[in-house]
Amino acid sequence: MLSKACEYCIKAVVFLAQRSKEGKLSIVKEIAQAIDSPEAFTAKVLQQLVKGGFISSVKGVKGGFFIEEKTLQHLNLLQIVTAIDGRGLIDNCMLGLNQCSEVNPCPVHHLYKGIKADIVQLLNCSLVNDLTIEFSQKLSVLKN
Amino acid sequence: MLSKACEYCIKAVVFLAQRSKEGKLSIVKEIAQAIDSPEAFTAKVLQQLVKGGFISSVKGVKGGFFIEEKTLQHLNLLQIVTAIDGRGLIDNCMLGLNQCSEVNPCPVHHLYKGIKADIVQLLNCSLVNDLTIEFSQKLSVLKN
DNA sequence: CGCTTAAAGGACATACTTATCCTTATTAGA
DNA sequence: TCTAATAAGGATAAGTATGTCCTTTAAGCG
Ligand code: FES
Ligand code: FES
Repeated sequence: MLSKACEYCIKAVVFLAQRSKEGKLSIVKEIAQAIDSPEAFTAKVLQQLVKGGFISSVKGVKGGFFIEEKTLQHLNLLQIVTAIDGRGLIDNCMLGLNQCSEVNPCPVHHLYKGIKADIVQLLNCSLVNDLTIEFSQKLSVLKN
Repeated sequence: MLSKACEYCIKAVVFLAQRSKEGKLSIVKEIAQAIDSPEAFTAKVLQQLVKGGFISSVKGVKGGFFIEEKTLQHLNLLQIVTAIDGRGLIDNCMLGLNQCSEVNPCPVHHLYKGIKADIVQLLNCSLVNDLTIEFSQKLSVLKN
């Protein structure tokens, strides 16, 4: 469904959002511990998020990653997923046809299209800010 | 979502079911052409299906693959997917937590669990026999 | 300025998936 | 019995995702 890189990104962003609301920067080490991910690989995917403009970073002593308040307001999971994994989840046929289409559907197209729409809606309606609130209240976890 | 191996399996099975209902065996070459897949790799995944008891094969001249009428009656996509890709799609957390659970949910668990249930239902309720009927009527395609 | 910290970036390593090739076993039919 | 056809199986290759390591760049601080 999602790549490891994408999973780490989503979890990192939820964690970062919480920390940013507390006015704190977080270094890779803290993030990797918080989401139970390999540190070096996490650093890589965080770079991608910075390039995509989803998170911000500060180099050097007292540096780290954070999310701008303004960005956080409208940041949702669909943005992150498409930035990291591309549009495959949204566009691809479940059985790998070159084109997912209504006119030349694969055998599961009509059953799958509703599910695909639900997935896109889940991602699109999941505001990172909302997920962070739940996480802050310990109603969800980022590792186990 | 599904591995290439699994995609080929599903398409191969739908094609084979149709041919079997016509009383014909199909050789790998025919199957690979019908579903637009690499021949040698297709041969491999067909072996897995044979081992799993989902399809049958006959070696030698006039040999090939087919599906027993009896098997076809109750064969559904969930059986194929779990045999080839394992239970990941059914069991895994969307964000890769070790355990997808109600008591320690990840931030998207409550949104995702309904979708996961829909996916499992889609697979479980998709009888290969029914998919084949649609395919026979040219209401769906296996390649494009 | 020089030292330390931390992100950025590049190169490399590992694992898994996908794909190909060649050999072996089995069967039908001449 | 011999040959051709075909699945089965093993070895290998190619490609992609995942993960690690080391160097470079930037920033704070004494
Ligand atoms: S054509 Fe296969 S899912 Fe749409
Ligand atoms: S805990 Fe993540 S999907 Fe259930």
